[in-house]
Amino acid sequence: MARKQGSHSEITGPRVRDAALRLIAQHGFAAVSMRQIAAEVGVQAGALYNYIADKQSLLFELMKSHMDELLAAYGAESLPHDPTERLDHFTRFHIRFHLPRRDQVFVSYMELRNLSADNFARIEGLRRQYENALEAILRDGIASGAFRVTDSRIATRAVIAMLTGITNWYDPAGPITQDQVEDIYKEMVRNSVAAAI
Amino acid sequence: MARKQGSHSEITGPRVRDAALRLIAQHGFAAVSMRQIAAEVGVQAGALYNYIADKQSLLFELMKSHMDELLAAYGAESLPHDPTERLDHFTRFHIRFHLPRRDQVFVSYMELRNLSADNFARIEGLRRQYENALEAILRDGIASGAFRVTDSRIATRAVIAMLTGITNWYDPAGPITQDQVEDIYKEMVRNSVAAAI
DNA sequence: TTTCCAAATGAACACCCGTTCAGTAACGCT
DNA sequence: AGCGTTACTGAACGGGTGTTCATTTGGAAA
Repeated sequence: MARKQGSHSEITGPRVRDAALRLIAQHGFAAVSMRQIAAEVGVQAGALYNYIADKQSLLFELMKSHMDELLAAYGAESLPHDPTERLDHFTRFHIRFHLPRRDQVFVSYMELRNLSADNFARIEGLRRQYENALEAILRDGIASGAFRVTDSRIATRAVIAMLTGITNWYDPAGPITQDQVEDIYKEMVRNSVAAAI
Repeated sequence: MARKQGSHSEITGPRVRDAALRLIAQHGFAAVSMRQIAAEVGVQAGALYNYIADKQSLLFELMKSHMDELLAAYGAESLPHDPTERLDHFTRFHIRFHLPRRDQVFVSYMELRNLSADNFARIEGLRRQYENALEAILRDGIASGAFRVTDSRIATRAVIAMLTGITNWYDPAGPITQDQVEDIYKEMVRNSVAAAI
């Protein structure tokens, strides 16, 4: 037996990445074997190597493409000029982008230590780029007097930790809509950095 | 060869847990082998089973004892009555407890998915207990008019995510002292839930 | 000094790991 | 219809996995 009916590279490739993402998010990178991924795709383990160089590259590409999509998506947004509005917009954007991507978020935040040193540095660079976008908002708001924070870098991390934490508990089937989550966090984020009135 | 000079159960036991904690925090539970842990302790893999039932129990006990210590430590604190002061106190306590325990925090937040269903439920119960302590503060503050949040449970999670995120970037050898971190976060946490003035 | 036992060893168990590769079947193209 | 390419199989590679257990040792108690 060799190639099955109607199977093509353009179909199997993405299926490999999808299965890997779901399994890694669920069990962790080290706990998932190539044979498990292959079984999920309906293929033998050896066939995976038509689509990936090795297991490490697979993980890196999953994380890289997540960060690329994130940066591209934010880059495509048209940003309000006013710092407070821009912060509100960032909060909404972050939630809207991340909530439907639970598996990507899980993998991207939990599997950093399984990246090789080189790959880690590249992912970290992309993450830094995204953080810089938020930090620029905070700096503008500080300059305009709208915000008051002691350290813009720390505030950036605090806000992102707060927002990204949502993926750990939010249940799309639960009683709270995504819009409500956005409104609630918009308020809390804004208050956390706003200058006292 | 069997027992080495001067080695005793009361010494080896904790050394096993210490080595396991450090290695698991660094590489992840699934990526660390019993032989690696044993090598770190200076012992053969079989000897570990004098101190642990199996690998799963080892992980569970590491996480359980972290949560037990956390709850005991918070229980031993004397809490201010005023909600705002109690929230400030919580922020300081959380940072002081968690910052010197990087490995425990890493393991406790990243390896939940490697727990068996039973063990997961028990750890989750303990975590919930801790979250309830914060939620009680927020509820009191809402009742007194000091805080204004839409959903006390969500605010609880937001605050804890914000605070626990510190362990991901804080460098004890860096320029920022732990006291400064406490002050900065005390302010941000308070603002994030405070009623507008 | 002898006895006894806790605390280790080291080999073995059955199995799983990532990765490679010769062989083969199904497809698109001529 | 025949050919070449693509996509896959299945076996094999060397090595690692968690766990068990008979055996051996060091040290304390008698």
